[in-house]
Amino acid sequence: MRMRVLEAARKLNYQPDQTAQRLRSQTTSSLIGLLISGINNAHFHSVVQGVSDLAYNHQLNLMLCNVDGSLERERYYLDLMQSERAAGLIINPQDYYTDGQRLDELRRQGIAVVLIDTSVARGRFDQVRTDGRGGAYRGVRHLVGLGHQRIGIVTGTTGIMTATERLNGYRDALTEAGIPVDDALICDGRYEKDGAHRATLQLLDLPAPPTALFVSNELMTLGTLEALRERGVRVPQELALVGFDDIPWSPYLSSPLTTVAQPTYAVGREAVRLLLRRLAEPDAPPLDVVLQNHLVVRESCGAGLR
Amino acid sequence: MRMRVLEAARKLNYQPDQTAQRLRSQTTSSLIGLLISGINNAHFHSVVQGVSDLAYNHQLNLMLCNVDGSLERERYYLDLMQSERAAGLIINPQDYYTDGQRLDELRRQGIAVVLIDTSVARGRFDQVRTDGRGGAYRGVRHLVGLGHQRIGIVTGTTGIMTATERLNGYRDALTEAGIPVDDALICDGRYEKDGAHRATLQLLDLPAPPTALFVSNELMTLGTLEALRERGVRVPQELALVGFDDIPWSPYLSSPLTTVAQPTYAVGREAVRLLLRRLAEPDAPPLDVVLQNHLVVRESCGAGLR
DNA sequence: CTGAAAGCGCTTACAG
DNA sequence: CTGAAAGCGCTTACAG
Repeated sequence: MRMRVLEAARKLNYQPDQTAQRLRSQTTSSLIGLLISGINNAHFHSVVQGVSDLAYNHQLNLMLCNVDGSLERERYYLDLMQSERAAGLIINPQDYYTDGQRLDELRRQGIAVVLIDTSVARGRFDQVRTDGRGGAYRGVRHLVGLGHQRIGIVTGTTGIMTATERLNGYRDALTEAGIPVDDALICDGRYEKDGAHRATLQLLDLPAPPTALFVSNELMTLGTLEALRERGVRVPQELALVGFDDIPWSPYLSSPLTTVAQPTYAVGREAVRLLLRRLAEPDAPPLDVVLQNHLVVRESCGAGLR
Repeated sequence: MRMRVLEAARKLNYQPDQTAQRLRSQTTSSLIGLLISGINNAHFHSVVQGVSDLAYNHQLNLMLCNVDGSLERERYYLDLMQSERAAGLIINPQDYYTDGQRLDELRRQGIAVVLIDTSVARGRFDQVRTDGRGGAYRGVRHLVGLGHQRIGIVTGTTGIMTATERLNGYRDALTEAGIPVDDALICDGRYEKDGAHRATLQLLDLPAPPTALFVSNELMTLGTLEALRERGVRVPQELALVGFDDIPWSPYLSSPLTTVAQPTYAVGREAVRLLLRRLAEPDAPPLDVVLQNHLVVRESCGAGLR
């Protein structure tokens, strides 16, 4: 009899109703949310892949929430996680714009929260991030080692943790080398292509323009390249360039990009791992996982020139 | 009284339970699934963005399913859509591997189905695709116009519709120009980076290697560039190159890429639009939306050389 | 160990 | 128009 029921279920392609499961059960939910600040940012493509792969392995289903830099949209998706009775969520918050209290509320409702690359609610939640200061430090130190004294930086949005960290790495590398930090060489590109385009032009127009440039993320590197092309500035002959974030195309650029590579896929996997641990042990102390970045030296920094 | 209840709901941050809503209601579900064959393929990044933006505007929530080329994983996610009581799903199927009957079953359960770039179940469902034949035709015709007689092609997986269409465009352009189609110049790169790497080496090793190359997608172009670099083949001086799919980095490659640009963001938006229409009119005849591709001429084709 | 009952939070159809 | 009741498909606690 049991056999015949199971056989019939198979035949009719019976699928247990997950909405009913989640509604009834307090504990079992196989839904997790992934809130990323913008899918147009190549940085997240590989993060999403890491999350998606490990989630699939653990039968967790993924709701992708493309926050797209909008606080309103972030709020909407946080509400959604609640009303969908998600088991947990992985979020790269809109940093200082984000209300940490809302995350607390969600946790009180039994939703596991894992943070990616943020200073929001730091220490109160599990989180994974990469060592932005160290990465930027190594990138800029490399430029210093090549003899550059006037090194500019196109930074990310002022006040956002990753931007601050990378800026600190830049400062530390200069200070260590005894090079004074010149505020005129620090330009905010707002983590956007257009912002970096403007910032780069501004740096080039300085009375004493930089001989080298550090750009704090991938999207901005695109804007910088555009500005350099418009002005006919050759890389690395006239300007040495180091970026942040590596993508598959980096080696094939007109000047193959020297850049600080983040372990993005690992960030995604680690976030899911933290989530799984939190689901298993809801009361464990929050974990802070820091992954290392490494410098990939190609040609845009001018390393091969001397 | 009514006011006071609403006030309390706001205060407690009440969110209607969507699992209960979907469970109870036969019609109202705001969940849609997006099954893409691989998030590592840059082609889909902008498709996902188009879907995500329009879905958000219409209060549809997105479950991202990264099928990753695995039929097993595709089945898993189709089952999931059923058990989540999704309103609909947008799928780029694993083409001839996919079981069209499963899609029929899901439709019978009241799930709206929209296809992207496939020949599976063609004509029986709403679908959106781009004119791959026309795109490849224009790309190859451009190479012919520049004087090339031996033009190779790194094709996508044999049997998959998009690959076949693009190959047909290649054939048509040659035939039109009175150039015989030489099967030795047609190499299957399986829509993968490594496959394209192999295919490109094979073409270069031909007794009479091609003077120009057409590559049928973005991922494969990466493999081709790698192979060309290994062999020290200069683009466009020694080999003219035309790709398929445009990405933000294309202009900044060592030889800025001439490529067939697909309206990927529009594909995503159009898919959601079809889904919305289907939800509103379940019995309307299936729509087949074909979007045009256009050739972006940069330098890798050698257009500026003569 | 097995089986019937209660109930998760909604929507919908129906009685007043 | 308003309000109470039934029920979506499960899980869980409890009686037999």
